[in-house]
Amino acid sequence: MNSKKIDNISVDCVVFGYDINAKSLNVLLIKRYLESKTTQEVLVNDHVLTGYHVHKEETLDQTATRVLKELTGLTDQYKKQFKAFGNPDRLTSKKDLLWIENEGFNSRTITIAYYFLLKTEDVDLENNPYSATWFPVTALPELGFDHEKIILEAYKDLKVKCLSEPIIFKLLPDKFTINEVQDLYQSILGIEIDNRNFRRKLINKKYIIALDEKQVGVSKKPAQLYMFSKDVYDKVFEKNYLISI
Amino acid sequence: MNSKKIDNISVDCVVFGYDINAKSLNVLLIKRYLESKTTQEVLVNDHVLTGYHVHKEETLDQTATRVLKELTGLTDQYKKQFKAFGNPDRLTSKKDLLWIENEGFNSRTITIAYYFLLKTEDVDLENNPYSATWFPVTALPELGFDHEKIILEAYKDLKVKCLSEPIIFKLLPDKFTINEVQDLYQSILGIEIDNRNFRRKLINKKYIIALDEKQVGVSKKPAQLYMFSKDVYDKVFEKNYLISI
DNA sequence: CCAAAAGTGTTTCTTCTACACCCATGG
DNA sequence: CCATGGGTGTAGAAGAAACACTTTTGG
Repeated sequence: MNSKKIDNISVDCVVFGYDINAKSLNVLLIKRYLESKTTQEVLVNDHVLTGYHVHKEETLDQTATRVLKELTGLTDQYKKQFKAFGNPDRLTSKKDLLWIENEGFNSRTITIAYYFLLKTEDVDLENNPYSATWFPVTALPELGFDHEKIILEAYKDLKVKCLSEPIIFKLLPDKFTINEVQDLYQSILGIEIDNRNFRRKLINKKYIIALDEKQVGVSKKPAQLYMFSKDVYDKVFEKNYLISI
Repeated sequence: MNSKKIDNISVDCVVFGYDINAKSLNVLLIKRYLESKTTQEVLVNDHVLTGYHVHKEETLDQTATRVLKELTGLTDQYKKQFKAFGNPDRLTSKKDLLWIENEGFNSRTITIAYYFLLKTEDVDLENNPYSATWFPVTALPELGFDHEKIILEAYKDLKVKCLSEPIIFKLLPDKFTINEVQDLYQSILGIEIDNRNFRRKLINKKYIIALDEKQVGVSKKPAQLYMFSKDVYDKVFEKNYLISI
């Protein structure tokens, strides 16, 4: 056991990855498997988020960053702390108790949940130490602990946030087409968007910059590539106080 | 010491109260005072939020509710968990350490912060066990721990949220005038709003219901009273997917 | 030449904004 | 009768929504 860790406080990470080819918003999960040492009966066989206990000398943000790095090797990804989960019964289902007993941690653990936004293609799953796998957020497998709840809350927050902040571009490559942005919005929100209206709207933004480049290697008309400029966005940005209740 | 409590996890409550007469959005704070037993030197003299450790058998929401009740006697007020604060140095200023030593709690405490929305007039400060006082959110006194940061984050969240959800009415009496709503928005957001446009907008909402009543006891033209109907709101409500980035 | 996706315009409707004066009431 | 805040209307601009066909490219 690691003496640096605070044994009743953890950080759990919902890693959202967008698969631009499959047009699918995915969540990265690890398998949880346990069988009885005596009877070989399968006791636990499901999936969970990655998380880890907070260390005594680190901030919550640092814990989240550390967890992501261990899971994916990635650093500097967009992250957001979105909620703490601390119900006394959150880890008390039968299989969770078995698991906890086996791993030796505190069943009254409060977790601070974060989500990350990145691209599935940036994660190398081949050599992943946790055998992590992507699952579409709309087709989650059986989940341990209260992790389904955590994922759904993260997803809810993401849906709201992507309407008012340009976080969508964290899920896309640096160079993207307008239709890719539209596909992504449609994936996240589960809605259909009119292509003409959407294009006009996006192209008119000063911080959506047309590049001198087109797609290559596609077997159809190659689309114009664009980039998002955070600098321009920050300059242009002005708080609007539109009350829409 | 209370054996029920989890000694490194607390809930802190930012209690927002709107003073409809002063048109002021306030925060309820308690005084923190400590002098040296030997020299009578004042060691700590500032204000803090109320908070308390989470009990082993309660949810975070229950802790928040309990804290509010002890502070104000009120139950059933709107509350929102908005962020966890857990930096290792959040309680390590000189005076905070003195205080912690005196009170005997863990300096590596993580706090789950909530805010409440209510009316100042609903709180009886005369007989308050903590000698709590209201301070305008724009004129906070010196604050202990990281509580200034917590309040400002709560305020930021409130500003965003009041634009998209009808939580504003939690800060107003059941019967209110249109101008009172406008004053409240102006207080919270720190902006000026055109009265004619605002009136039109609000009165057109189906869930803003004109009552058969006018103000009484005012020395001017008494204003029409309205109420907010949550039932109608919930029926009328439809998610809009307006992308405004 | 064909399949596939990129790209393009116009009209209608709603909503936001700007703006200044009269009115009703209690004292 | 006066001070105070309550209440009202219109026109212009901007943005959202609805809607279907042509163009370009690689194979």
